[in-house]
Amino acid sequence: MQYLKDEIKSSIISAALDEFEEKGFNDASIRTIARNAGIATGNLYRYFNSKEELFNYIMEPVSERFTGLIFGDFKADANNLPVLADVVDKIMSFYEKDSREFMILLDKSEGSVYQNLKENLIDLIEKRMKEELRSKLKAEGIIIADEFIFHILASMLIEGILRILKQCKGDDRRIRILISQMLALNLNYFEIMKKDPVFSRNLK
Amino acid sequence: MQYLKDEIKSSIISAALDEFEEKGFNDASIRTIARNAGIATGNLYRYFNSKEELFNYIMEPVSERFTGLIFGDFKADANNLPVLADVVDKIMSFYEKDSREFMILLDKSEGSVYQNLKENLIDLIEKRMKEELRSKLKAEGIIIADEFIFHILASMLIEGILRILKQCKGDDRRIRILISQMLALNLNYFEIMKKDPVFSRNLK
Amino acid sequence: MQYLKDEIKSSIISAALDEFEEKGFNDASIRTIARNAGIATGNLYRYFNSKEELFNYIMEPVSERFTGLIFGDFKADANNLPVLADVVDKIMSFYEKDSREFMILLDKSEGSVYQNLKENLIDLIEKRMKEELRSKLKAEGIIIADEFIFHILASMLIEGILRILKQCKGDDRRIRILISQMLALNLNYFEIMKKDPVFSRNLK
Amino acid sequence: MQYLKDEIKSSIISAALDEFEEKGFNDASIRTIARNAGIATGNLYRYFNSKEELFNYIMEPVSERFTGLIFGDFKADANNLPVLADVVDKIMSFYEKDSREFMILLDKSEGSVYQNLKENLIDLIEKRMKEELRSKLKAEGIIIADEFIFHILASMLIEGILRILKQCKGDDRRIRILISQMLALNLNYFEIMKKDPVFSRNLK
DNA sequence: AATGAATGAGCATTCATTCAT
DNA sequence: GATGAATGAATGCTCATTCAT
Repeated sequence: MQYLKDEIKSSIISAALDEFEEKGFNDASIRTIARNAGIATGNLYRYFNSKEELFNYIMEPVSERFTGLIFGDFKADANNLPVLADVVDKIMSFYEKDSREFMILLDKSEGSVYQNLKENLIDLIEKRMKEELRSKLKAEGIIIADEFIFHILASMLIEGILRILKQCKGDDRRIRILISQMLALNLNYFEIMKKDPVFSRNLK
Repeated sequence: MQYLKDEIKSSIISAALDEFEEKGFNDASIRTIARNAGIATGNLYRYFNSKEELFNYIMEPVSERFTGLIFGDFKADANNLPVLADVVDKIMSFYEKDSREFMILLDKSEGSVYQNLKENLIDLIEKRMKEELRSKLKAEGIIIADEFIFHILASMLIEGILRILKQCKGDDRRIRILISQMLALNLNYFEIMKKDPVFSRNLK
Repeated sequence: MQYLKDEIKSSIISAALDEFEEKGFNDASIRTIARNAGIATGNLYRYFNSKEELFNYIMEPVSERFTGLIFGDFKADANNLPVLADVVDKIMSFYEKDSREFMILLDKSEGSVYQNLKENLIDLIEKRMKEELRSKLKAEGIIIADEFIFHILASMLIEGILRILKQCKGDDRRIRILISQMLALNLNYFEIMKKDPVFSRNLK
Repeated sequence: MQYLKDEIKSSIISAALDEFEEKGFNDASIRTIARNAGIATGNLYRYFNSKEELFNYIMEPVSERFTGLIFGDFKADANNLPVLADVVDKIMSFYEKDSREFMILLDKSEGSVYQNLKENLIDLIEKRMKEELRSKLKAEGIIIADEFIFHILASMLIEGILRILKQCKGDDRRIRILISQMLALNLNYFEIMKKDPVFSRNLK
């Protein structure tokens, strides 16, 4: 019986992933999940007590691992990578394993307990950026008038990464290329623009 | 009576803004809006004939002003600003009082007539970026392997601008400072990072 | 004040007649009646406590007069008209005075206390027909196997009359012509048909 | 399960028939139907996807059979029955088990797809009557001053037939007797009455 | 007296959850 | 264990009726 149970549980989770991915937590239909799992609606409730529990069951380990990885103490990390690059790298490596759950967690979890995860991640990156950049910027003689800029940069970074991950689902090579190009071009575009006096004036 | 009416209309709009902001157009509840506005469900319909009409009443002026500004004919513009900078500048000039509505329009309008506005805006910026950058990048000897990168950059730009507008509603000066810093720091951060061999290796 | 009141009452009644005539009791809208009467919705309730009361106020005198005329004791009638022809004649003369209320009463009163009036009228005519015809038919040697036939004939008569009245609203001459032709042709059509052997066989 | 399902489906249909018969399609309440069927409102929707679908499910077979029979090509009929008698005969052959549905179809279907069926039927019979009678009446020297009389006769015929079908559901013999008596008595009643001078004067 | 804004129960329909089998 | 029928509260919306002004 246990074998059968596990098989059904798997098919529920599989169908749930499809549904949550497509519709998000709020708009996902338990009926659709059960139907696509090949079981009766009521039977799903033998495995999970509610839509929320099902969602959390799927997302919790991923969320745990992710928050452990990302929000854990970076100081404990022996290697001396710049912390932000480290975060980006960790997101990318994390994505490789649990890409679907990861996207749902960050983009489709409205209404669930995870609905703030994306903002938390942005806040973390913001903090890392601050820690990391403050001294370097000072060394370069750049003054940051408004600390909120770190929040902006962090959210842009996440937005870019999520768009890339969404578009290139499963194609790790393309993901890495796009992320590195994103960073590089972000650089070059504005470097070019800087030379344009009208553009520069415009940003006075 | 008119005074009372206006007061209620305002409280409906205020409650609706909260609700649309929190749940999005589709998941917003008219009953909740009415309750939070302190009126009976039926009474809301004296002010707005449908959920859609309420949503559009709030969003339309913002949408009109915005699409007119952004999607209007850029060629007709006499000055010779780089087109993308122009778009950015126009978005920047678009913040004053409607930033909440603007955010809802771009992020919470699924199910309404505005549901594609954000992607359309990103597509427009993507197009402008391509037009503008292709020759300049060639001149710099930079090869774009994946055209999708322009889409990423465009969406990041929008994300950054939206966050700024959201945060700084009404503070023109702060918005201009943050946007210019955003562009500048995007530049500098990765310029600095480029010097880091581990970071560079990581982006191979 | 009383004068004003009467004027408003009249305009309510007039608007109500239009509305009941067009939509029937059930689907009539109090709002529409008030609007067309040129008063506020709430004010209508100073004159009539409910939709039902308004309907009844308009219909009661007509209904009273009609039932008095039609359902009263025919024996008390001095002249010796055949009773059924009398009923038809009375309906026609009644209609001349209160045609609109009459039609509403018989055709648009579903949901009100008058919803059975039409059936009652048919039952009455059925009864009159029975009383009147039994002896005459016996004298002619015609045997009625099924008493329900009188109900049929009565309902057909009413149906014909109502259709005529509905079509020829206000054109009394046309009404009289059509009713007499209806009776005459009913006669002739089947007289003609009777000569057709196939038709006769069909009615074996 | 299937047994239970059929039982409930029947009770829904039974309750729906009662409700549609009493209130008509438009004013019928799904809640009332569900309550009278002894089930929860939501459960009704497991059996029928909408009020319209429930109505059509009940009415469609009757409607199909009826319109096929009546509005089909009469020319294709090999036998040489007078066309009107043919229509009457066909309606007569149409009673068996569906008289309630048939009455709803013709009298209580406003708001549904069937709302014009009765008038269409009357129009058809009116047309047949005109075609058929024009020459015969001319031959008899009878002048029809108002063509609308055919419409009246057609609607009376339908009314009579419907009343008979309603009353005698399933009793083929009684239906045939009543219809032939209806036609015969319509004839004889006024033939008798014609001899009464007061009656004749009254129809001047 | 009169206004028309406000109420709240009603409508058809949906869906997470429970329950009889 | 499993089924899917059943529940009932929720949705957007309407309208007879009431109430503050």
